[in-house]
Amino acid sequence: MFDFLAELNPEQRAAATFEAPVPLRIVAGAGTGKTTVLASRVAWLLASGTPPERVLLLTFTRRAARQLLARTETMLAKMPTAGRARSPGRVQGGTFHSVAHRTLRHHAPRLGLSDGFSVLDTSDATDLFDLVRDQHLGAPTARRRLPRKALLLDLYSRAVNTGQPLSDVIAVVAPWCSELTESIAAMCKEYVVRKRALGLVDFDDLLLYWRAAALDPMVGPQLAGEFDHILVDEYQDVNALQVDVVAALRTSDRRLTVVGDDAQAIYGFRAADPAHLLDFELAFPDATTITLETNYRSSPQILSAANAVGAQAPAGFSAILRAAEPERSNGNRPQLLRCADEDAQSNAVCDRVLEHREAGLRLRDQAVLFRAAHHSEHLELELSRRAIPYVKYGGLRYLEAAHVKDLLAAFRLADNARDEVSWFRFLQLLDGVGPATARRVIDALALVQNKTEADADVLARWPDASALLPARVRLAADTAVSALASHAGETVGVHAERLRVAIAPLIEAAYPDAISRLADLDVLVNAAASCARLADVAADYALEPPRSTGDFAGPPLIDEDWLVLSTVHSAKGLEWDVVHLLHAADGNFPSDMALGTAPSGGVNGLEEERRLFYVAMTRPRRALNVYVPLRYHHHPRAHDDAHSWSQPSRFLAGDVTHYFDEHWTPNPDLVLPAANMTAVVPAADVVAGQLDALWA
DNA sequence: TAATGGGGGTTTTTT
DNA sequence: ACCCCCATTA
Repeated sequence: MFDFLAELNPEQRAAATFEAPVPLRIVAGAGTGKTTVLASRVAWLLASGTPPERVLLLTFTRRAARQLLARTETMLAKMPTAGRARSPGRVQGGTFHSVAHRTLRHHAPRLGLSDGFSVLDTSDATDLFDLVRDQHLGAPTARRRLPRKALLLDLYSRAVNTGQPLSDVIAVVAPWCSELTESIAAMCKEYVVRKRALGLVDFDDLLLYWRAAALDPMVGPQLAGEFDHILVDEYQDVNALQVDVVAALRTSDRRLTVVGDDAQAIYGFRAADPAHLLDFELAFPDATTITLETNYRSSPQILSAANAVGAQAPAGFSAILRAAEPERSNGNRPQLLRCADEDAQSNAVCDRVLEHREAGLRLRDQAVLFRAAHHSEHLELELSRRAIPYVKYGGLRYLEAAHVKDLLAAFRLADNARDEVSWFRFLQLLDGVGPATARRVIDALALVQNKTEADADVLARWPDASALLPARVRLAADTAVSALASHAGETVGVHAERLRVAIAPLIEAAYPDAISRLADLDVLVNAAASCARLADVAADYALEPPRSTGDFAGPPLIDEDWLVLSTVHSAKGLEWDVVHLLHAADGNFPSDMALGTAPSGGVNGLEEERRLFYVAMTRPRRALNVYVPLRYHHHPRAHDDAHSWSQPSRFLAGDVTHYFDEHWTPNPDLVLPAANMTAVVPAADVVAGQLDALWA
């Protein structure tokens, strides 16, 4: 018996040491030790002699993979090495997308992909849609405004991921665009053609190509044969495409482990479907199931409240959990804090956070969670005012890193001279070059003149293209472009440094605050040193972008303390001692956006919001504070004052309220809108006096 | 042709 | 507040 198994309960141990060569499904509710079991299982596999590199671990984020493997290492470190395979390899781990990327790099030519293909992140893909869109603006059909570029990509991606016809997707997601369906379809078609011709691969393509490879009679068995064991975490959030890949890789060897909790399925908008977990036997009839339902994380008071929310789901809720230690009642009841408005909410959160810190809890043991990234903006101002350090996860932040994307564009061009998106970005870095000039230069390069021609042939046309640039930037552009070609025998790191030197002057000229940006470029050059090719640096960045400003260069000081702010989506799988949940008001949570026009329809949209709420409630170990501002602004970013008097989230209605202690904060007298309106204040006189004083 | 400013429209979650 | 479109300016 191995040490690390001794701490598991019987079900957990059975899951960790499951031996039959058939698929295993572990249905594991929130806080039931899912991560421990998965890490134990990997440790057990390795301890029993499976070579590490023959284990594939698919997780939802790369961070999850790292955490899991770190725990596996800790478990194994305490053990004698007898029985372990003497292998220098490492467990293969990562997200579906990152493993797909590695696979495609390895087999690119066999899959009909160009060798140095570029991976587009969301902003690159929207840029490409922008290029396509520009062409359509002149078209006769476009009397009306075309949808914005981000919406075009969204429509495209949903159609690809769900397999639904574009017209259906438009009808559900963006009904106001229905009249433009034909134009949109034409643009999607053009987008696909462009990607192929230019050697570009977007997130969806990574999965599509991987599936095609896994199903291919020649390549597929080879890919499948690389692994003895495949383990998939968060299986409730996989989509049909991902299931196809897993199934294709396990046609002969059946050793597959999937772990998930359908009560925590929150990625329906990405075409994920918990049915893949629930109906696992349909795809894998020989499967065995082990269920974990004892919650070791949360206090019984918190757990009961979360269960009560789940119990209100009309179709039932599979993860009604029992507390591990019901006799331990030292936990506090969840708190429901009603606030006058966002100001009051931000103040209340700060006060409570500091209270907990006074009581000896680090900031890092607390988290503030919210439905939408912008929900924390007001709080962030207050945190800054009070000098409370924080790191925010979730939301899109790529715009902050324009200079990073500039150098990455150069890296991508070095591997793929036909990358039109990167050319467009690079050329506009030059002073006096806008969309029109960039367009002409790119036309002169004739990127897709002949699909089989080499990068060198494209670059051979550069002198002609360069002539179209304003004279004063021509030299700088020539220098940068000449740095694209790699020198014989040069390492990737050296090439990266050469590109940095060539691009840095352009970035310095383009951004007013360039000095602080240049350090970020060194981070990229360092990353390049450990990559097989420059395009990989850009792909890594696309597949795992920095999650916060502090994340890029790493936390400034190791032992500094900070509060975590996160969307509920980004908080999946994590836990803290104390959780503050913001904006638990109907309209914000559940989000109005999710109810009417969700991809999977109104009812499903509501149920997904309910599961999201449940995910948030099951993050804390010891204390849960839920905040309900009475008044909130409709347009958080607009200058107008449009607001609503809000109701608490419908998930907090009925029976659920019995599980909460309810407070007004800070003071109920200040809250009621009409209460103070009767007092007459001589405001006109006061203002007049103040103004007069100015001219005195 | 690039840069700039006004006006109108939209507004979630992420690999 | 951001994006998009159009008109004006240098």
